[in-house]
Amino acid sequence: MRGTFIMPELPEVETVVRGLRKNIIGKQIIETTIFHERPLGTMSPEIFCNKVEREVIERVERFGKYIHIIFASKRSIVSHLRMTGKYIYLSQDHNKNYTHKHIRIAFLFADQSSLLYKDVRIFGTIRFYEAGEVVVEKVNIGMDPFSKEITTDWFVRKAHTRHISVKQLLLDQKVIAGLGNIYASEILFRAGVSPFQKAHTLTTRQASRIIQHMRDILKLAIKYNGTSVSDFRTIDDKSGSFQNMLQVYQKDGTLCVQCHKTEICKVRQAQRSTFYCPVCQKMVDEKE
DNA sequence: CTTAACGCCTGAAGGC
DNA sequence: TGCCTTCAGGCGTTAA
Repeated sequence: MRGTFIMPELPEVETVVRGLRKNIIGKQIIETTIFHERPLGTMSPEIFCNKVEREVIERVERFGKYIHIIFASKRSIVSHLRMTGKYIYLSQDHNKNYTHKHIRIAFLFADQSSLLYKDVRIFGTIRFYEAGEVVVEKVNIGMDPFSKEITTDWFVRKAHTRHISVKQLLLDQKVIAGLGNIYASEILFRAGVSPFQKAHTLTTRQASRIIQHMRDILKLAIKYNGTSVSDFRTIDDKSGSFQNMLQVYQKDGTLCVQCHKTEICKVRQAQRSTFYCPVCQKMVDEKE
């Protein structure tokens, strides 16, 4: 099996957001160092630094897998970790002699603490928004998994308009925002739904189980990560131990924990890995 | 409007 | 030992 790595999905992003709230609310940025400008997109490093320096952090929010850092001036930063982005909080600045690898951006606060943005693959983004400016990442963003507006009927109606697999539906951030490849596989396994079933054939019972398991898994994962990362300063590559709860992701070749009769399969589905049990996960609802 | 494919990017791991 | 290839995948872009 390939070595484990943590991919930030909703529970991990939520954990990061909570850690940021604990550590950087009320702090003023006095200096910003750009080691790599790609996360900034089209904004030049000089302009970015000029805009965020002297800003005071008022609150930190999550929408989908995005982190939204809002300043007292109502200007803000929207950040996405993609695959390998991480935030590291340092309670002291070490004279800005940052020893972590792959640091792309460093924020120094007035109290001499620092926030580092690390990203091996540099897929992640940090975008600046003026007060009142339309946040493009929020346009067309899907429902939060815990939103009361997500009902079984709503999900079935939404699914029935789509000619894609239910796995791909769960990954579509315009429908439900926050699920990634790991949790999509895990949710479908626990719901007993085949990842290959077409969204427009989803039954009410299947939709109900998917929504219920989605919320249960995400809630548990948030709780789990929250306890393992009680102090944000300890966030590093080893933090987050939700992989211990995984039942199918990267479990190909091992016996299914539910039926104990067959091995978990791995297939390539829409350029991504999908893990599933061919016995427990059915194309149509045959259980009830 | 929809769906599908590609590129971005680096390091770990496997093959020979 | 060391070089080469494959794989990991979220999402913006482009094409159909």
